[in-house]
Amino acid sequence: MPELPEVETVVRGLRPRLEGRVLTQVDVRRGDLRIPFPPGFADALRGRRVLRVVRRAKYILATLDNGVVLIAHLGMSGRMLLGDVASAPALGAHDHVRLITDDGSIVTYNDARRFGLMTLTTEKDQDSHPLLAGLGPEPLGNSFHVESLNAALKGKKTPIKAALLDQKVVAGLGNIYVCEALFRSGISPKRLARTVPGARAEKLVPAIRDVLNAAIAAGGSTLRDYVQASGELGYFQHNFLVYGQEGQPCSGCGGTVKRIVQSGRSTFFCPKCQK
DNA sequence: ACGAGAACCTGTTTGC
DNA sequence: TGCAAACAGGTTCTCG
Repeated sequence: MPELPEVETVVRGLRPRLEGRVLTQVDVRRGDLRIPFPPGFADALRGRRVLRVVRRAKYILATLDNGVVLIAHLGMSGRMLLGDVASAPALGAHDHVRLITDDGSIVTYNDARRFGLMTLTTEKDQDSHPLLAGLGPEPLGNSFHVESLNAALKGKKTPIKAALLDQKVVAGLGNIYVCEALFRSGISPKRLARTVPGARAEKLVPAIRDVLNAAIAAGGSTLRDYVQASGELGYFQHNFLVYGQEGQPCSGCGGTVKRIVQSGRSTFFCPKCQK
C-alpha cells in the first residue's frame, strides 16, 4: 500500500503523538507478521521515552531514550490509527500492536494482510541492519541525483519499471509513483534500464522528486483502505496522470492510457508519450 | 549473477 | 443474486 509519500505522511502524523512521550503501555496482540516480533519486544519499549520518529525509504523508525530503535513497515495494507485513552476505540480484527503514551495517546498498528513488520534494532546497529543496510539513496535527499541514478542503472537489462521498484536503486518508490514518474519524464516502462542513463535520467530525476513532493503536499494517496495517521484522507489519487487510468484519455496527447503487466504488477502508461 | 515468477495473507471488486 | 476469479500500495525466496 503505502509508498514514500504515504509513509512520510504517517510519520508526520505520529510525531506530535510520540516524540517526547513515554510509552506507558505496549501490547502485542498478534506476533506473526512478515517477520516474528523479537523476544522481549514489548519490554524493550515499555517505559521508554520516544526521542524522534523518522522515515527511511518506506520504513518508520522510532528512536527511544535507551538507544533502541523501533523499525516498522506498513507492507501493502498497514495503517497507524491514532486515538485517545479517553475515548479508546475497540480493538479491530487486524489491530496487531497498541502503544499508549503517558499523555493518553493511543497508536494502533493495523495490517490486514500482515505483509508489514515491526522489529527492533539499536542506534548503533541501525545502519548495518539487514532491512536497512542495502537501501539506495532517498529520492528527496542530496545523494540522489543524475550521477547516482546513472550508476545504479548502468548495465541493467531489466525494464526501467522494475529497476525503479528495486529499493537498492532508489529507496521509497512503489508501483504508483514509478508509473507516474515515468509518464512525467516521457520514458516507456518497457525501456531497458541500461538505456536510461544520460538525457533520460536528467528528466527522470526531477520527475521523481516532483511527483513525490506533490504527493506529500497532498497528504499521500488514499486508495481503498489507506488513511493518514490522523484519519484524514490523502487526495493525491485525484492527480494521477496514468495510474489506474486504463482506457482513459492521456492528459498529454489525448491518446489512450494502457495497462500492461510487468513482473506481476500492473503498469499504466501512454505508448505515444512514453518512448 | 541476474531476472522473472511465485509466495506470503486478507479484503474488495469484477465478471460470468 | 451468488460465487469464483482477479486484483490490491511490498518484499523476499526460488528457480531457470
